[in-house]
Amino acid sequence: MPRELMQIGEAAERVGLSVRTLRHYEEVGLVVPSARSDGGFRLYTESDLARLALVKPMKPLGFTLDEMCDLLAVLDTLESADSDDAAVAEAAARLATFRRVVADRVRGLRDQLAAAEDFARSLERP
Amino acid sequence: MPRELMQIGEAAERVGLSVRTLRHYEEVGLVVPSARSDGGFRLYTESDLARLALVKPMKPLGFTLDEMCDLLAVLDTLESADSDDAAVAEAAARLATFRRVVADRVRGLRDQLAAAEDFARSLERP
DNA sequence: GCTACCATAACGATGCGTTAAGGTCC
DNA sequence: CGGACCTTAACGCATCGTTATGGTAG
Repeated sequence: MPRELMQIGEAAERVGLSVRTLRHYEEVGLVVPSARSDGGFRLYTESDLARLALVKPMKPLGFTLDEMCDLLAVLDTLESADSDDAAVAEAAARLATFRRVVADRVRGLRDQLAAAEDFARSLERP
Repeated sequence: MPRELMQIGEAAERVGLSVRTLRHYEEVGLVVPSARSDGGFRLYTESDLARLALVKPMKPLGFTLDEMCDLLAVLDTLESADSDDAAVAEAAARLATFRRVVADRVRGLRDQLAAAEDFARSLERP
């Protein structure tokens, strides 16, 4: 097995997601491992790990797995050389929308953190 | 209707939770409105609102509704004058555990925020 | 053949959103 | 009596956790 190929357990540990989560991500088509062993074991590449790491921070921001799929597709379209101009234009527009939504959610997360810190303090002096 | 009693819509708006959420919280016994109108409308008091506001920041910290129930029970035991010593001691111990868990989760939330901010920045220059 | 790891399949839990069909308030 | 607000009941759903049962890797 080439060094850049790893089984699901190592992949899960490296990205900080559960094995079950990786399997679920494959089920829904979010990140499908690039290969399988002869015996049927999932084999992840570094590139697969990068995709997993990319979408990982989206969960705390409240994005659905479908939206993560969408973002990966948009980025793929923008990075691929053989995308026609119309597709690129639409992808760019969708990315811009994503950026706005992300900025909003990050603000929301900041508010949640502030509220959580207040809550923690309030537990110190009941 | 006394001014301190409000229907579910106003209560939901004031605490920043959905009407459905308040109904669900009653179903599971987390926060049960103190009264009902003759026609069956839920009537929330300021004290009910305080309980809702108290547990609200626990959701972003990943606590379950059951755990929120537990915390409210613990705080009630500590504040009630007619709790026997054994109950108070146990409640104090459970509160201490809660504090540790909360502190851990707050750290986790900070990490998530940092990751989310990195993610937002990475979206600016693909 | 031992052991750790992996496979699929399927049921369960959590926390509400979302109708649907109909009373209540003023 | 109209319109906003409320009721219960029930189904739906996203995201995995959790067995159960058995194959694979080395």
